[in-house]
Amino acid sequence: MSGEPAYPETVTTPQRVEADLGWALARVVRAHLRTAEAVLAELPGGPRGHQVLAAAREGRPSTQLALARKLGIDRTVMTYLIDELVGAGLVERRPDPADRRARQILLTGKGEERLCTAQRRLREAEEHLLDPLEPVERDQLRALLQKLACSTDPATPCEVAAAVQECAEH
Amino acid sequence: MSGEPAYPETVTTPQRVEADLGWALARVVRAHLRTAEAVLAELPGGPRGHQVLAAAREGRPSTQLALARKLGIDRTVMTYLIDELVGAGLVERRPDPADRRARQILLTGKGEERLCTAQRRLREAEEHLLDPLEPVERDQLRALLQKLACSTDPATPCEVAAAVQECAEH
DNA sequence: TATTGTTATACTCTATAACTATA
DNA sequence: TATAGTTATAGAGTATAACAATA
Repeated sequence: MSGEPAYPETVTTPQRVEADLGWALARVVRAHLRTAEAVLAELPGGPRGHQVLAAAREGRPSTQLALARKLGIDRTVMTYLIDELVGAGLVERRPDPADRRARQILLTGKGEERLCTAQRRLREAEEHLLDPLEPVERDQLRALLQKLACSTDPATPCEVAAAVQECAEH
Repeated sequence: MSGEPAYPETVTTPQRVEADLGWALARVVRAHLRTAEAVLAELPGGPRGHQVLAAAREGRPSTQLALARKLGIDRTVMTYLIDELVGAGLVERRPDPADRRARQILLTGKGEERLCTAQRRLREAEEHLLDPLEPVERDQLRALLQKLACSTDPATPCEVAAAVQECAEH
């Protein structure tokens, strides 16, 4: 180890936009969002509704705030989102027995059905989206993104802004 | 080849959100955006301004519309963005000699300087962001995203919506 | 007639703040 | 005093439409 950066050529060479991580990420996310919106058009809340359902199915029942944090959604938005899902009969709100301020979000039978078909369709559409990659590469990409996503700060943009401001005040 | 899906276990097993591609993408993009906004705070236009500069440096001079399409930015937004960059003296608008309706966007010397330092800082910050991954994995992720991004439809959401509507009308 | 760039307007989404009920 | 959830309002960002200049 000489202290030199690990990727001298990419650092010193003027980068094209195509080599920009932000550019590639934005482009892929846009494409994925388009796909997800098309596939999940009839699902209340669209792609975000789907994520709420998927998160609600896991392990012990989550509160709205826990879901909001996990999904990077503002808690005020989460209220509307869940209203929509409750209205469609896909989830239920239940007072948390351990903390009566909080509400647990539970998947209904209908919600579980809709989630299953949604995930099946989404999976197909995603494989289509990932067509330009080799099968092995698709798995690699999924795994790498998952690994990275699981170890990044889950905070919402507005929460970060608030924290920064708070920090600056002290 | 038996016609069966390549990843039966992931398709049939109920997915956790953490395994959701959309979830991981959104989370990584949010983290990257936070980083980029912090690092490029003084750059006019922020992360998008940076991308415009990077795209403007490549090859032959691009028109505003070409830049907009490449970066997935609406052309009306591109006007304001470039106004900002022109105001800061980082780019220049020049009538396209081949088509007098269009304007070529050219990087000034000052723009090139700012772009270089911005990219250096961004690169550092990104490596920090990618810390959870092994060095090899970071390269893999960059390469996979780049490959995928370069082969996806560059259209802007609103352009897609317009195209869909147009399609439905005929 | 179609396209590039511009501008103004309308709209959507999100953040902010204020409130309640609990802790 | 702090937190979970709700609601209303304000603000940022975006799309829509209309226009001028050119193809």
